[in-house]
Amino acid sequence: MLSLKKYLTEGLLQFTILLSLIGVRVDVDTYLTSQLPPLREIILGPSSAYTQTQFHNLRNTLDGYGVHPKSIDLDNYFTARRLLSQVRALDRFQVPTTEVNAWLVHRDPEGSVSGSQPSSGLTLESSSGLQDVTGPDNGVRESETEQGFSEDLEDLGAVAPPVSGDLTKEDIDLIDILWRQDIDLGAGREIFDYSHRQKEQDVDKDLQDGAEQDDTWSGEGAEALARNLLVDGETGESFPAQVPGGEDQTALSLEECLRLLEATCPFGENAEFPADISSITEAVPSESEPPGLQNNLLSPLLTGTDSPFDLEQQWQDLMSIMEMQAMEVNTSTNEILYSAPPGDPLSTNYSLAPNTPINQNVSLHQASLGGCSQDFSLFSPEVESLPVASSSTLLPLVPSNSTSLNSTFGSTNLAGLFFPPQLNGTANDTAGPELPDPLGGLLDEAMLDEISLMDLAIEEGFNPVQASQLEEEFDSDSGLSLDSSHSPSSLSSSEGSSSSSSSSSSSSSSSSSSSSSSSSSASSSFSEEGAVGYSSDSETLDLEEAEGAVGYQPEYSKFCRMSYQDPSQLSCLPYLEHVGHNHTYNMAPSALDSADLPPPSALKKGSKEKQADFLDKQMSRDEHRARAMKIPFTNDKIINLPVEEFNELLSKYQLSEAQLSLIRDIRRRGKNKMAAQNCRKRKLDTILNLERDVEDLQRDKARLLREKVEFLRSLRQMKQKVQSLYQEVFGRLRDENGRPYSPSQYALQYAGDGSVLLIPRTLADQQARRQERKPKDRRK
DNA sequence: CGTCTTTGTCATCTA
DNA sequence: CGTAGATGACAAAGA
Repeated sequence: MLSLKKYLTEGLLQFTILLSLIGVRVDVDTYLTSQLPPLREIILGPSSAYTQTQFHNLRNTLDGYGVHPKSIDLDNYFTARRLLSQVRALDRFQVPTTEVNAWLVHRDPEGSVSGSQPSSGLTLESSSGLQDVTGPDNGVRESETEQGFSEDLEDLGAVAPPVSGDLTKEDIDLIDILWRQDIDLGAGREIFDYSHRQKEQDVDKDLQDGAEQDDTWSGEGAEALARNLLVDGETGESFPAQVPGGEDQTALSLEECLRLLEATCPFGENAEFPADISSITEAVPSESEPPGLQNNLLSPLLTGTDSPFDLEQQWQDLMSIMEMQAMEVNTSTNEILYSAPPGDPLSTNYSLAPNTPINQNVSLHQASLGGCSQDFSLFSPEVESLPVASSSTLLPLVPSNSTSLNSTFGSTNLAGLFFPPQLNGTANDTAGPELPDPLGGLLDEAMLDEISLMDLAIEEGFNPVQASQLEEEFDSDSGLSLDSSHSPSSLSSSEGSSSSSSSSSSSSSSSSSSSSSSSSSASSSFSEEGAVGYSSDSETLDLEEAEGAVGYQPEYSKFCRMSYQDPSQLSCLPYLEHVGHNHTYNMAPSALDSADLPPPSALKKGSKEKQADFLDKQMSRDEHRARAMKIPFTNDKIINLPVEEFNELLSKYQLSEAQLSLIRDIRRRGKNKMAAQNCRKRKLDTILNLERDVEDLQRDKARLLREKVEFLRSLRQMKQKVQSLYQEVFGRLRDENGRPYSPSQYALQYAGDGSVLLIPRTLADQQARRQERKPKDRRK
């Protein structure tokens, strides 16, 4: 019963932390409005699109922001990060797919329409994402690949921006309709994209004004709003959220959250028991309370801010709310959380089941993070209570467990962890593998690899803290959160974040640039006069091309939706006018007026002259020169005609030498102009492709890292199992006098044919050393 | 007013 | 050799 309570309390503790953090996160809205930089940036990341690098690099940002190496806030910092990661993981935990899909619909238009608009993904909920979020990107990704949620999670943070290039006008209209519907339904536009929306509001103000937003956020009327699901900016997942200022809503959200958790948590088989709320409250402060850690645990963000809102107070409010809700918690949850009792390591503790117990989590830390042990105690409070469990399970035979454990810890010979020092005779952890073990070398190697992996990570911008956090997250969430918690950008350092940030700023092209289909037909209606020879690899670029023969102009994407909706509005856009101008390159002013003026609907009649002047100003220098020299044909012809026709044209007219020279110059310059545009497009394409490749590689790397950790974990478990079996067998062996063999004098050796031999230790040592040398020689 | 971005232009190289 | 295209470098214009 004691252990049960422990399990219950720690499980509840985690869950409560989750809830509190959800509450915190929602209330962050108020922090945002109060413009408190620290919290705002920690939770949402910098709001400016220009600071995206920091946003993607938020781990580093956190490093930079709150932590001084000697700061006493270090504990808070680590705890906060750990808890945030847990919350993220738990989010994923309880996401109902259908709701996700619903939100994906919302997000899809956002991502697509926003196109290349640099969007920092500053949804309110992206706070959970912290370091690896690009909002629209994820939304689009998820909508694109709804078939595999976990895959989506795995891809999270991969900054492959949405494609807008192949959207037809109908698509865009539809998207816009959906978008407006979202707004009507109460989904504020900020939900999808904070910064982008703010910008876009400047462009088309008719869509929505602030009052509408307020209505949106107050959650009036609609039943859908009663649930008030928020969507995670990172994953697009929705979760029940607390509406600021509404305690009823909060309670509802919590209840919802509980239900979701119960519905989705994988460990809900056993009989339920009525959760004693008082035990929760009592357990929270008391359980797993290594000195000095509890406060940090409870209020990870507190010390970092001077916020007028006391998070501690929020926590207490939350607790009181939980008390009011007679919630029921599954016993089995906690049992699983706490794994099997240490008494029987063989039966339960070695299973590779996904619901890995915390005990094992802890021991993996020990195994893999020996080099980072200083981070250790800071990082995972569970570890503090660990020696009890681990000493009983892992080192069942060791009389002096904790000290030897620690020493084992410090050394890189982590294999010692799995082989009780007792078997090493003198308990000397540098004595090498006294125990001949077929897995020993493998394990050592694996551990060495992992250590080197950590080194690698550090080299590449990982700091040990991140690395250990990676490990921790891998461990602590039964693998369910592995995918989503570690986007490539978060995994890999500054390079990753820089690339991802830049990719999102130029997001219109990167995701589709691999497709080699050139959609020149789509753009032909617009650009036929431009006759740009270069057909981009990227369909998205074709969209821009479709706006005119003028080269790549990122700003087009801003108006993309609008211009498609109403082509007449093209006239309002200076560049596009310029584009049109280009198409009738060298016409006489009167001709220009008739040919180039946009549809009358977009113009007031009185402004025609103005327009003419404007167009006149917009004429290129070559056009002016051509007019001055009275060149009898358009610059367009001069430039784009094939050589033969061009020569024919020249021969038709009696042209002076100066005129001819000018014409040739115009042709040369015109061609070069387009060449330059194409060149730049191509360059951009190349960069984007490279960027995407980098992201892919980072994603692969992250996946491989995850797999490696998983493999190491199972390997370690198998080793434990083997070791236990070894001890069991060895312990049952009796010599001819019926006495047990001394482990210091004899050892079991596994023969190649599967048989097990009892041999003297000296012999075993020799063989072990021989085996040890072999791999070393191989390495040399 | 300085800075950054975009675009046009020139020089040069290559096919 | 002339033409066209590609590209680096520079400058002007505009944000």
